[in-house]
This record gives sequence, structure tokens and C-alpha cells, in this order.
Amino acid sequence: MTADTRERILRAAMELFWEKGYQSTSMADLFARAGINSGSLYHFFPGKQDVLVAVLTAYRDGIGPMLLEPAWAAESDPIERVFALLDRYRTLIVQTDCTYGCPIGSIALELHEPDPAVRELLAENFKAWAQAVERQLDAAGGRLSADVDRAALAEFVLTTMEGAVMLTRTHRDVAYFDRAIGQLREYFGRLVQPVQRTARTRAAVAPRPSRARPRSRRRSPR
Amino acid sequence: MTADTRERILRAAMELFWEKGYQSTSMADLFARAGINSGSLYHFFPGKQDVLVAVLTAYRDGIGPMLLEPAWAAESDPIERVFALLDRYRTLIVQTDCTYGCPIGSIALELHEPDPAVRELLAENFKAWAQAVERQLDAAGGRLSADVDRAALAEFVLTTMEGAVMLTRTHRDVAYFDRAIGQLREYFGRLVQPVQRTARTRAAVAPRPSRARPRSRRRSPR
DNA sequence: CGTCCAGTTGAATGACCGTTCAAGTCAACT
DNA sequence: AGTTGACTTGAACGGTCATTCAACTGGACG
Repeated sequence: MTADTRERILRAAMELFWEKGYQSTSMADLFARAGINSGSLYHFFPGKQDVLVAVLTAYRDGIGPMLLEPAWAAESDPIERVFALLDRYRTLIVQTDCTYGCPIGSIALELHEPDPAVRELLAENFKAWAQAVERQLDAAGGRLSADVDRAALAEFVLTTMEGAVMLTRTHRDVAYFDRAIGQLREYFGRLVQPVQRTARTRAAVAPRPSRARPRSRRRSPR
Repeated sequence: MTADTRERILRAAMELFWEKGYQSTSMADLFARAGINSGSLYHFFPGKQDVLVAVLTAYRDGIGPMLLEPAWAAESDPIERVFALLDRYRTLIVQTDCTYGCPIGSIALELHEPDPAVRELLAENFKAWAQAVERQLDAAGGRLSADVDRAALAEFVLTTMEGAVMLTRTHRDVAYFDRAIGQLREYFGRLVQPVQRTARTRAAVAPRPSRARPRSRRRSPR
């Protein structure tokens, strides 16, 4: 009632595409979730794909205020901020019982021959994410040795996150996510001061035990 | 004619699920590609999902003879074999103009609430892949320092590959794959002899320039 | 009050979906 | 020659899909 119809449609679409994917979400699903009739939706959007475009645009524009800033509020250390961001995904995964993952990644793999506009928006989402991580790596300054390619490393964080989410969802077990992030931490730990490392600098960046990470390798206690 | 009908269906399904995904492949597509009528398919399979189960079973059973052994035939060094395997995926990606990826990964993300049988087969495919890599890491013996968790590292190789394929397909640019594998190589290079490393051992495992990797970071020359 | 029009209603549409099945073919066996 | 049964044919079925549209609502404006 209070909410603008177009916005209700957008919110419903974001939820449903995340829950069931784009293709598996029917227009009837959308009408029901948004509490509208078909005509209302088609008054605002020419078709289903245009809803997707609007959703991906909203995601792209919301990455900063909705995802990054909350993730970084609690941490000031740039490298720990990156892992805090990853931990936000972990929280979402756990909250949804390992059934939902990254909404962008799901759609990216779901559409095999996407419309150019859609593909470009998917790419922009990934780029915005990676560039935000890259900015944190830049902020880490000398902590990362000079020969580290910040952009490639930031992209690698995204690659790891997306792969980890896929394995986690498939196995329905967060332990896969935790092990992947653990390996990424291990990598980061070794990217700092590779030649001469003192006890001080190692302690500052080495993988530190985060809460409740299961010790067993192949299976989490469930 | 010569081929068994069931096998023709299976081959057609593997092709189509790889090309268009599971959900986007219609039964009519399957009939046409296999050159049969609907009744014939339903004589061998109760329904569409059972075709998927058969496909995933075939993938699982074919990982060794169809994927790993060819990839490892040319390489004897265990660690280089892992990267040779990754390079096979690279070849497939390039051959399909960055439109197809890992068939298992696509299906894994496409199905949001898969039948338990399907999910189990997806998991088995991932496990078989990671365990094969793990066996190579084991074969590397002392080359990897003792405190490296072989299983977790092998799983991380899979995570990286799947994430890399996703970014590559989205951007339609192999450079994303190459950069991800480059980071993985960097990681591997630093996992060998972390305390004392001689010029000999470093040269043996350090990232080596593989053919035709573009120098520019963000964009491949296309 | 009359006009207008952005926004809404919800039944209808045609295309396509996975699946069914009665009828047919043909090689193998008695 | 007759019977069986695995395999094939292809039209047909009911359901769901995205989309359409003529009719309706209600506030804004002159």
C-alpha cells in the first residue's frame, strides 16, 4: 500500500530470483509475491527480461551502501575488511541453510546466451565487487609486497568466493566455504613480506582462527 | 543406426545440457538431437530428470578415462599435471568462444532445489575431481611442505576453476581464467619449501610463463 | 461537473512444456 | 506359421508459460 508498485515488483523479483533463480521464477510467482495483477507489472516493465535488467541494475547500485559499507563498518584493517565481506556471505549462506548463494553468480551461470544488456550488467556487478576489494588491497599499502598485482588478487577473491558458494550449495555444507576461505587466508598470509618476515608482521596478517570454524576436514558436524 | 538408442539419447543430452543448460533444454530438443520420437525416450527413461541422472552418472564414471588420463598423459610431474588439467578446461572454453563452461558447475547452480539423487551425483562429481587432484598432490610428496592440507588444497583448485569459469563466461574473455590460474600458480609457488628455498626448488615449481597469456591486466586483446 | 489519464483488474490467448498411449514394426523363439 | 515382447511411431493431452487487452478506478485539473 505505502510502497510504490514498481518498487514492490523489484523487491519481489530480487527475492524470487535469489530463491529460485530467474528461469524458475514464473510471472505468476512475481504477481503473487508483489501482490499485484499481471497488467500492473506490464505497465511498468515491457517483459520479464526487463525486470531482470532492473534487478541487476539495483544490485549494482546497491553494492556499496547495502553490502560493502555494512561489511566494513566493524573493521578498519583493509585486509580484514576483505575477509569481513566474505564472512557476510558466509552468514547469508548459513541463514538460508546452504541453499541460496550469490544471486549474481547464480544468474550468470543460469543464462547461457544472455541478452547483451543482461550480460553487461552481470559483468558490471562483478567488476564493482572486485574493484571495491582492490581498493582495500591498495589501502593495505606496503603490507602487501610491491610485486603483488592488486587487481588480479582482488579478482581472485571474487573467483574464490563464487567457487566456494557453488561447492557449498551443492554439498549443503558450509565447511566447503570455510575451507576455501581458509586457503585464501593462507595465500594472503604468504603474500606479505615474502623475503624477510619478522614475527611481528607475520602475526599481523597470518590466518587467524575465526569463530566456530569446524576442525574436521571433509565433513562439518551439521 | 549403428548406435544404441539409449546411448544416442545420452550423448544428445550431454551435449544439450552443456550447451543450453538443463532447464532450457526441452524434451523436443532432445528428440530432435537424438533423432528419435518421444516414445522411444520414454521407453528408456521415466522422465526428463532421469535423463539428467544418467548424464551425471556418465560424467562421474567418465572423469577418469575421458578427462584426467588424457590430461595427464603428456605430463609426469604431479603438480604440472594439475595445471595441465586446468589447461584442458581452458582449451574447451576457448573452443566454445567462452560461452560454455563446466557442465557440472552450470547444473549445480541452475538447480536451486534439486532432487536428492541429482544433488548427490553433483557432489560425487565434484568429489571425484578433487580427489583426483589430491592424489597428484600426494604424489608431489615432499615438494609440498608437510603442513599443507592436501585435501583442502585440492578442493581449492576446484573452487578456483569453477569460479574462474564463471567469470570467464560472464565476461566472454579468457583473460579472467588466465588470471585466476595465474594466482593459483602463485599460491602453489609459495607453498613449496616455505622456510628454506634454494634456487633449484624455486625454479622447479615457481609460476612459469605458459603460452600466450596476455600481458594486459583487465582486457584481453580479443 | 466533465475530462483525462496513470494505474489497475483479471480473464483470455496462443505457444510450448513434459508426458501419455494406442497402434505399429520387426527380429527371435516355439 | 504363430506368438511374443522389446522397441518405435507420432498424434494428442492437460498444464503452465509469458503476454495481451478491453474494461474499470480514482485522483488531478480546468
